[in-house]
Amino acid sequence: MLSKKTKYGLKALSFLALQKDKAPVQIAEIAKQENISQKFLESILLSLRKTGFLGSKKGKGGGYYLIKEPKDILMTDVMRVLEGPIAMVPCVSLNFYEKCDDCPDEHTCSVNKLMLQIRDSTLQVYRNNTLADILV
Amino acid sequence: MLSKKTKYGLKALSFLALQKDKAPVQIAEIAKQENISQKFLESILLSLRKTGFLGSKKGKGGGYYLIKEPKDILMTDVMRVLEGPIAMVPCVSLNFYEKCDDCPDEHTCSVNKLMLQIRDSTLQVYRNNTLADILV
DNA sequence: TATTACCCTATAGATTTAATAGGATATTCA
DNA sequence: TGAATATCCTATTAAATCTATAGGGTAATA
Repeated sequence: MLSKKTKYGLKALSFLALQKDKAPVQIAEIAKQENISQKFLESILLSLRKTGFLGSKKGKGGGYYLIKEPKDILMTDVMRVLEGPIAMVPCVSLNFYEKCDDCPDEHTCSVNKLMLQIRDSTLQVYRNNTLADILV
Repeated sequence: MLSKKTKYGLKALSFLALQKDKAPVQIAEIAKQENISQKFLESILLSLRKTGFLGSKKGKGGGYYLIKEPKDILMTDVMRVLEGPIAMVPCVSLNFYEKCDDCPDEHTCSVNKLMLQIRDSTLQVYRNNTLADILV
């Protein structure tokens, strides 16, 4: 299940990508348009800023804006920041590898064998999509 | 993240598929070999029996056994029973479709657009794998 | 200098997951 | 027949995670 954090984050990024100019958009505006709890969205946008996807401006006329072009924002990167590891089990994770504590040998593990394929096919989709590609 | 329920369920199915004969295997035996909490495994095997994957036998010499051949057990079916919907959002689910309450129109939703691709690529993997395919 | 809007931490509430408890029921075999 | 075995089933608890809210701090603008 996709977390609300990721869902809201993706919607906010898309909303910003669809702005005509690159003027900052206020949190309240995004929250209202996308039906998102404003305070929750605030923390999500904050983390997207800290990870280099968004820029922000304080005071009157302030808000959030995209730092890069939508076509240069990879879903692989966005998903890792919002949702965490792409792999469904740590033992097949590229960026967050960890040995399963209950599994003596992952090379003779059927869960590993299946989830390796899921990881690859999922990665392929994320690598093939930028923010520009998912705009509607 | 894959739930422990699914992980344990897959391991148990694989364990049973690797048995030489089709004699029932006790819960305790599977739990010990696969490092799984016995009581937790008990409830998982129960649900796999109720959904037609396993047969069981009570009393001395009893236990669980596969009803079908491993090559006839599709991962699509197993995953739906153990993990639930394959789609990451209800609005792209084939078997558990539901409209998102915060989304006015899923045809103009970037989350929908991305998750539709993830669903398809995930389904493709599960449809391409039977229990026999993930044995090691 | 008042207003605006983001910044930041902490915490509460809700939900889901994982595990445990305890006894009921059915089967086997001596 | 009866003791031992092993699944069956419901309820409950414990732990973890996710979602949302609260409340004040800080910087920029006009």
